Amino acid sequence: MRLDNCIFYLLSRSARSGARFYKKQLEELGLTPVQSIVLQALAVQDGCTTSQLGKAAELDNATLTGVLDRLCPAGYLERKASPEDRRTQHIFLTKQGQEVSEILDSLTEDANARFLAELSDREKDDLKALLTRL
Amino acid sequence: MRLDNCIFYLLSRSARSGARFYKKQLEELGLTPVQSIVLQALAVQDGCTTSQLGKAAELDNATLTGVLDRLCPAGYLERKASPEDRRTQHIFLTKQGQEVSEILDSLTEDANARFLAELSDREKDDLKALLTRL
DNA sequence: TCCATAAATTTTGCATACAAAATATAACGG
DNA sequence: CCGTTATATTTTGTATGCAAAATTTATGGA
Repeated sequence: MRLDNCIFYLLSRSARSGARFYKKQLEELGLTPVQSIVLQALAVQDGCTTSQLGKAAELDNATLTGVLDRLCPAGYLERKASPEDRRTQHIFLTKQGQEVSEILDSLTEDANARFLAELSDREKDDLKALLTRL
Repeated sequence: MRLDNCIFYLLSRSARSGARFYKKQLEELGLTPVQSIVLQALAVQDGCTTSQLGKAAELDNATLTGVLDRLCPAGYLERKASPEDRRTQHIFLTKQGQEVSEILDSLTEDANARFLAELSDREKDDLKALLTRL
């Protein structure tokens, strides 16, 4: 089986290509692609628990812990213990986090358009629909 | 912009999903997805240089160094200095490496079929063609 | 030959990924 | 109330991924 017919290889390659591209757009903000995703996921459910955020961003909890460990001291968000369940952390965007998440929103929309510039609207939709089914 | 409309998020998510799936299939062999890709890439150009292998597998040289560092002592391949250029390493599959690369070939074909089972042949082709263009 | 520049590879440092173990706390049955 | 089991999160260990620096060797020109 040739590599360029292997879905695992193709997905890995495209994802890395996309991450490199997106990372460059994020450079001026000093954020990584994953950090950007987490901040945007948090913007739509501010104050959710770590686990809920992990589900929303489809990130492993162990991985998320590390991402939050870096975003917290950077001033983008805060962890607060839950009043009902002391095992649980609630994550809140700071003012700075809210501001940057709005910037990220338009920056990401822009980066998407440029990364997919060579595809027709139909092809973009097809690709996204197919990826969603995997 | 919603996450499920962001190509960087979709690609990352699908690639990780695929890697998890593929990794499980590789578990009995004690190999990782990237190691499997490298062994299969090497099988079609045994004896190539590190850089050539990196291009074939679309892997950064720095990353490849680490992958080879683990595959060498595991007995799957050997590094040999080039007689013409002492900067260059040529990579060769060992007998064990050749055997496992053949197993990987059918295992990977199988894993591909199962991972994409819910897609029609047409959809599989479309997806691969689109990913190749990114 | 000597130097400057280029090329191949490795090293270093940091950020995901994720399985497995550890920790802390809840919740439940007896 | 106690012990068992379940849940939320963090920690640990290993493997990518990649930018930037370091190392080694080639190569071209003065």
